[in-house]
Amino acid sequence: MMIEIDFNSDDAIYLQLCNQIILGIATSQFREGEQLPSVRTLAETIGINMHTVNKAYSILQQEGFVKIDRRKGAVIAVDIDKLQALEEARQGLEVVLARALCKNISRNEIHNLIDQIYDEYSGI
Amino acid sequence: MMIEIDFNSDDAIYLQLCNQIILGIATSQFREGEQLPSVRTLAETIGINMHTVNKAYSILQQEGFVKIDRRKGAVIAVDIDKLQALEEARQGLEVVLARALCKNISRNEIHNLIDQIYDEYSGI
DNA sequence: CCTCTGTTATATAAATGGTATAACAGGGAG
DNA sequence: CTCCCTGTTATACCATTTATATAACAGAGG
Repeated sequence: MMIEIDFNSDDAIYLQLCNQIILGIATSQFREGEQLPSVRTLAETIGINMHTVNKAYSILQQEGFVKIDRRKGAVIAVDIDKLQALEEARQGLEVVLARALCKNISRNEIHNLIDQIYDEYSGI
Repeated sequence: MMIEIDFNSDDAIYLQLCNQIILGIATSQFREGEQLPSVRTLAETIGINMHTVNKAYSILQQEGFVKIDRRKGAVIAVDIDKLQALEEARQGLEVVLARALCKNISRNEIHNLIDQIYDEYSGI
């Protein structure tokens, strides 16, 4: 999977890395059990520092998207804690929806966006 | 409206301020034309620095939620740019949904969350 | 004139983000 | 066993961001 970093983004590099990899898992470009590149090789291919990649991997591990094995490196291993995931989704949605509601975006428009994105991710 | 800051949060104070005020607008606790407290008084009531409030107000102005008048201070004035708002909502949703999809949260569960939050905000 | 508003300018301290090296420990492969 | 790969840990350094602290300025209104 191609990982792209926008060096002009407001988001920190390690955050972009996390998001891209989570997106990769959501779109099945990364599959359960698959190995991610080692911190050193990914750092080199992107052109960033090893520790920046390491930070991203550590966060992904903490959030339950990968497991880190000293032998094989980071391996996709999604830990499903449904209740916690729902709570986090809710918190994320609350922020987005407050902004949307202020800007007169209707409930239906949001539902449509959800469907579009889900279709996109599920690879219709 | 009561504004609460969590000083132990990962989010910066000025960001929490922005989100709280946007939430206030979404829930009609702040109405179009209403004046926000002056940067000095809000800073004092919360117990933070004037410049932190000022930063939040400036961002809210830039994002089109308030207008700043040298005489009256910050006044709720939502600027509706539907296309841009939709694009921003989409980007916010993409991040949340990627995480949700990884954690096996179904499309329907998301739609339900959306309805819950919208009901909450619309003050059912 | 006094007081309220936001604005601007400095200065400082702490935390964060990113880079740069280096060394360590465990496991696999020759 | 030795070499090389993995992640881990520890330093150090620098730029940026976050937040605070003062201070002074300019416009508007009573």
